[in-house]
Amino acid sequence: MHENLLSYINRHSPTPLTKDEEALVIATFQPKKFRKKQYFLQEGDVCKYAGFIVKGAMRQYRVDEKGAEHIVHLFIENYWANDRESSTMLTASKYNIDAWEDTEILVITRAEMLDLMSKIPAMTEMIRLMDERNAIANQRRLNSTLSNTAEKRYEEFATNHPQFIQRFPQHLIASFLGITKETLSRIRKQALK
Amino acid sequence: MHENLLSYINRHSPTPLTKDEEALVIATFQPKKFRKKQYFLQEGDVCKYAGFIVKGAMRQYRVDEKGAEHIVHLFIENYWANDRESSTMLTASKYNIDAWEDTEILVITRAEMLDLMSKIPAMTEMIRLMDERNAIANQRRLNSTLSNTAEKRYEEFATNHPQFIQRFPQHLIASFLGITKETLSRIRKQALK
DNA sequence: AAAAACCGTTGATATTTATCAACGGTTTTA
DNA sequence: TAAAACCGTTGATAAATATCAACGGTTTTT
Repeated sequence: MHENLLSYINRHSPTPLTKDEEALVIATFQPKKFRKKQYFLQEGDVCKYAGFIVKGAMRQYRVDEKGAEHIVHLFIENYWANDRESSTMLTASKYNIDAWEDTEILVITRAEMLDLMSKIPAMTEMIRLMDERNAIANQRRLNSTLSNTAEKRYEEFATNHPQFIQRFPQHLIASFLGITKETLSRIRKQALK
Repeated sequence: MHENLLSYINRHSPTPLTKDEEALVIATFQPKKFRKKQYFLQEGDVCKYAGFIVKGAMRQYRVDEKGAEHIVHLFIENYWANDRESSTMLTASKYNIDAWEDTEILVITRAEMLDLMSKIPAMTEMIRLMDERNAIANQRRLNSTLSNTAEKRYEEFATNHPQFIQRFPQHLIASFLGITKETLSRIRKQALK
């Protein structure tokens, strides 16, 4: 169950985990299962857990005043599900995170994570690297959103994240890209020619 | 010259700097001046420096295939100018950063920063906190971009960042929000009623 | 002091994207 | 296995935003 996580940590830090550290990681991360459609986080709650996805797929979204959903993140294996704003500021989350498929996930509280980081240098390294990548990815996404047309954004996304295209239905991809499902459908039709 | 930076660091870390640490910070950050329009970073170069702005204003932008500029960040006093992707991955930057006003800035290389972080815990804390805030701010900006109309985005921006509205001309604000200057002009006219 | 560059605005028009409604083919649920 | 929910598509139309061109008033440069 924890192998994916251990190898993820080792892949993202210069110093491999010792056996003791591995044991501590395993003891701290708690395995949970979420059935399809089950909430990992609901709007209004404080996000108490970060979750490392071992198997399955989740989505994070916001519901606007008119009741429309806006996908902000899609997660699959080896991704972290979390509302960072809520969990670090301890404020009510504006987002929902739920399971799109039946999902196995390893959860950890913020306090536990800070404790692990103080005890395991590799953990701190990993978090730093993750943050770095995340910052870069967000910057790219923002750019793409601000200065490309819907068509180009879809192209970019499809070439950079083919796994997501296969895994999630089109209307979720459309929402993630900030366009309607109808527009995406038409873009794809165009692209075939 | 360095007071702003020292107080910034102390404001963003739980443990205040010791006198020795202060001296080290002052010795490491190098003061530079940039005249209006002067480049801090040019597209194609690797971003070697991060800069803490002591006085003045800068902008970061991308030039697309058609030669149009897209503002991705605006910086004023107490902001950090940097292309994170380029400076951490050592890749050619896709961005330009230049001075919008005459600007005084304290620069540091990535290697120097890592060295400082290893010697000064408060520095590491500061960077972590900064990263955290940045991640949160980016998430918010992305959301706003994906799910709000241009009008609402401008409203949000104007209430959350009045300093920028006063400091930069409208066409830069428009570009930052991902809309044209004409559209922003019309939105503002509407809003007066 | 004249010329040039910059800035915000407005009008006319074109393009992009959203909205609304309907359909047939899945897949899931009861 | 029948009913319901879900999914992608298409058409008609509406709304949001971009583009192009021009203007007068600054401010900056020469």
